[in-house]
Amino acid sequence: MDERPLPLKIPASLDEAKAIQEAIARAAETAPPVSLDEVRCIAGADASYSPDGRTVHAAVAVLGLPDLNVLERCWVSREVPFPYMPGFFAFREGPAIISAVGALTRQPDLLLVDGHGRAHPRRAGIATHVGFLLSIPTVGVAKQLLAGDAVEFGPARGSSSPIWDRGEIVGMAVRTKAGSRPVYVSAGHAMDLATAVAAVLATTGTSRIPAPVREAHRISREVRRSHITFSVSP
DNA sequence: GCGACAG
DNA sequence: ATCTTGTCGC
Repeated sequence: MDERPLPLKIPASLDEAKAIQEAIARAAETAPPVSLDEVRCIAGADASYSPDGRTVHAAVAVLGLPDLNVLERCWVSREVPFPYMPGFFAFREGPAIISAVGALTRQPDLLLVDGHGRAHPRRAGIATHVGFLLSIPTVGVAKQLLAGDAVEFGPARGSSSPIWDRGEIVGMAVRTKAGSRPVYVSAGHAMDLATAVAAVLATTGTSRIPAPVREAHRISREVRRSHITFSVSP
């Protein structure tokens, strides 16, 4: 039973990085999408950085549906392997997130990643990379657009507007909280846009950010604050 | 060439 | 993302 995730190779050049992304984008769209009624738990992943910018702290929280109770938390810190460059975010914090998810006792049915999935210049954001390498259905949930545009839409929670990029719909701007700025949702790996949006709305209570991502964000900041290097907790 | 640019 | 004070709003 080999459950170890494939490693995400850190590219030596931007051309190599683009080639990796193009291959992952093809694979992610080939994988059959999950159905939400086979999803019992949803995890969220996020990362924070040390003040000197040399260490990344990745965290993951697994929540049960439909009550959003925390089932498991996991985190891992490591040296930052890649500089921040828009479009190549996956190589910066993807490896740490993959390690954190891989160290969970039980793999989640679906993973929400802070960042984009298909709504990316090469249709392969961090959610796509992480999902493909872990073989877990993923959704990208971003606070800002990287590629494409969405027209303005209604202020009610649950309303949405497609993200268009170069003639195709690559994601959805979703109002998760009435009157607040939308979050930008896109399919990662083995995912469908409608399912992605449904998963985000199902895990969003009163906050703009889905509870699993919010909890992962909280953990990663706590880890940075307390200098914990590695741990798992139920 | 110019502007835009997840976290 | 991170460094930072006060401040506006629900």
